[in-house]
Amino acid sequence: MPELPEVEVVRRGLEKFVVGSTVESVDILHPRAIRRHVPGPADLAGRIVGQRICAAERRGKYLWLVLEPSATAIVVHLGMSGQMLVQPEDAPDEKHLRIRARLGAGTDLRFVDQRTFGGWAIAEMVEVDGTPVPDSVAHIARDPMDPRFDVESVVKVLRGKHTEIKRALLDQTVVSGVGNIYADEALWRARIHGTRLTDKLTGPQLRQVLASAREVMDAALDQGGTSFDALYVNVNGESGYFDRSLHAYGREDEPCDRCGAPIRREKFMNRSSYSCPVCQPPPRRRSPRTPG
DNA sequence: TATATCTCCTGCGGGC
DNA sequence: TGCCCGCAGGAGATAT
Repeated sequence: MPELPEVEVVRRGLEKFVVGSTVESVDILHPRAIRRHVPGPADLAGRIVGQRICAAERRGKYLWLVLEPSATAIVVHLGMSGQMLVQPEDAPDEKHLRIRARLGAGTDLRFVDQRTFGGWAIAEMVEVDGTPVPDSVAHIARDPMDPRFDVESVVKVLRGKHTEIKRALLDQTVVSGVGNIYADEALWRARIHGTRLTDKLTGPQLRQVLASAREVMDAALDQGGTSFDALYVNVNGESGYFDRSLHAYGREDEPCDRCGAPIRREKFMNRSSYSCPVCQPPPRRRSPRTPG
């Protein structure tokens, strides 16, 4: 499942293999892959063809290819299963190929997405807080790997909210790049249960959570990202292997690496949440909206 | 306005 | 063997 480290691996691949290319043609093979581009496939293709890709950038789980001379960008979200593949143009179509951009010199940039949660869209570049970003990404907060990520301002936002810490970590307008896997891992490292309320946590506890998120994502990036199956691969089709280093996510009933207690799986936000019942005690008074 | 929940989608695995 | 159902989950839409 692509989260920030996986998206960064893909961005680096695009930077290496795609930047400098000019788009010769685009085929939209599944309309859902461009559902966020309201004007439709013909408009999207028309705004890409003939443009030169001059940069590959990222914020959180969004990445974008900056186009010249139009000063627009192809904004890409991988969703749950999206892949950006650089392939020879005569390579057979992937089963779930959704978009194909022909880059010339016998090369394709392909968007392959089994579950179709991801997609492409064209956006105008705007400046937000001194940083150029596509307008459709303007609402996304800086991620913990951003050099201008401001821990203290995020702590201030969190302390001003009345919601559960895991819910806040998954809110991309508060801090971006954190998905279900790394939220669980960060909370395990910080020894904090995901249903603890943000306004009940201390400043040091919140800083620890954010630092843990940064640490776990750094570690994942060093190893090429997390992958549980073939759904996540980098631009060359190689899987990451950070899943071997996970301490909480997906480890139901396995002993906690710190205390030996069996990792517990709970339903949270209509998905699974993993934690150690000893290292990460749940709050005494649970939120009335949280079942269990 | 802030927060919570629902919905989209496909493939896999388990149960019958 | 084949059918049905639950599960996985990011983010926008909708509800509270």
